Amino acid sequence: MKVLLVEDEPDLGASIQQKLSKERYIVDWLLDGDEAWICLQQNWNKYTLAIFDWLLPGLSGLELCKNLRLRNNSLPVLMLTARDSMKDKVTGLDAGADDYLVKPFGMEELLARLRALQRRVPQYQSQHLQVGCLILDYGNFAVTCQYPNGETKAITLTKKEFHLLEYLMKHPNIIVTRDQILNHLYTFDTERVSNVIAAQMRLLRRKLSKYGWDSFIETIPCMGYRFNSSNADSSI
Amino acid sequence: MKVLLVEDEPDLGASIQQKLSKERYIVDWLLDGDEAWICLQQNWNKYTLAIFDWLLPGLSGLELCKNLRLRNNSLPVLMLTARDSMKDKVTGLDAGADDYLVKPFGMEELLARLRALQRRVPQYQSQHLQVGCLILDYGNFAVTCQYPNGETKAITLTKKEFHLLEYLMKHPNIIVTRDQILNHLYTFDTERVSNVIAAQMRLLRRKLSKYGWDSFIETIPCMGYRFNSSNADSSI
DNA sequence: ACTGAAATTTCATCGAATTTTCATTTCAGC
DNA sequence: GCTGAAATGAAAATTCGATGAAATTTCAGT
Repeated sequence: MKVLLVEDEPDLGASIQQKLSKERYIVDWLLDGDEAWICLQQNWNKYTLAIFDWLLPGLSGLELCKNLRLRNNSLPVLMLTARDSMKDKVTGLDAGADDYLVKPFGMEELLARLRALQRRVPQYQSQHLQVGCLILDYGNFAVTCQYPNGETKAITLTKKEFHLLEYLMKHPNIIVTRDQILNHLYTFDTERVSNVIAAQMRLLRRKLSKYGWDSFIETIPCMGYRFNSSNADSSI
Repeated sequence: MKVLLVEDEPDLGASIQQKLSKERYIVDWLLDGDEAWICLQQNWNKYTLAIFDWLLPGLSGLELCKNLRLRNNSLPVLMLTARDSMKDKVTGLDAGADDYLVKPFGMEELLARLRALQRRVPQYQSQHLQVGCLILDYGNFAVTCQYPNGETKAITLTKKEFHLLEYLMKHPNIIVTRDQILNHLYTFDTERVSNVIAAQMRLLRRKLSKYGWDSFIETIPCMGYRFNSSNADSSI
């Protein structure tokens, strides 16, 4: 279990390295953000975990994290920092960090959080969801489409339309039943015998059809719907 | 994005549900640990995230979490609690929680931590049943065939055709009677003297025959049908 | 709290696809 | 050729989803 620790305070860095080594982690400890970035580039898949301090000489921990995510690296990152304001926490996590620990902290908690991170192996998924040329924009409740010529168009969706499209795009190229959609878009007390889904589907399709994007959504009679990522009607 | 919230304090629960709903989440809120466990068992893959309070009537959040992990369910869990001692945090995280937030907390931090958890959810993979070179694709209600040269072709089936073929493929190389099929595809009150099975069989065979795959299904006079996995007509 | 606009859901109806029935033909074994 | 079982084609019945409009709910701005 190889860990990259980037921490410029010598005492803290040393004690983390020591503690982790006792727990049979192998720790590479760097004191500088720029150095760390060079190291990461040269050893793209060498580490299974990373611990970044926020404030560092050179690149900050925040920037390291962003750089990794921009390049689709899914290395689990734990951010370590004295910044305790809500805003900082949100900034840190939204930069792509998987966890955020405020100094001073207990070693046992650090270890427990690292164990939790390790369990959570799967691939990192970027915040915005892209399937085919359609991109779901979580910030604005909208869909955009990247045309081959680089041009983009956007359509603003309502909350329900957004959820519906999100569910379809999260399960591309497989048939999702009405029941599955109903289960995901509504809380339990909802009637099973309604045709809300059909109605919402109609609203969504009507909006998407403005640019011909509704061709992505196929109805499979008696079964449900399928979002075809590759499909695309020749008009797109 | 469906979230299961288990929180017994009405005020906190309501405000979390409200806040999350305003964002892009659909929140099922339960107030009791036992109820939550029943719900989770019935909806094993329904939720993409879970938020458990530690202290609950019935099963505790900690126990919910352990139960999930024991059964290999990797639903991302955020534990919510007033306990702030190091020991509790470690216990919580080691029970299988992915994150641990101490009350009182800011909604923004909760949201940011949920976003971080959400980035790690694994991609959904649909189930397949392979017998011989035929593969039943549950996600698309289709059959595909892997040709020796690696090429694949697919045929989309209707619901009844799919269930019929599924039943045959689940019992390969043995004779299944019409009665067995009837029992499997229909509810008890169905007429025994009907011709449905033969009719459905014809529809299924007609579709399969497009690529010559109907040769897998053999009629055994006076008995029923047999799906021969290895068979294959030399044309395949 | 009140109001108006927007979002969401319900309702009734229509048309299309699926499924079943039925009458007839084909076929295997004697 | 005779018999019973299965295959077949076409028609009938049924289920399912799309749709427009109306009704209801939500929500922001006063």
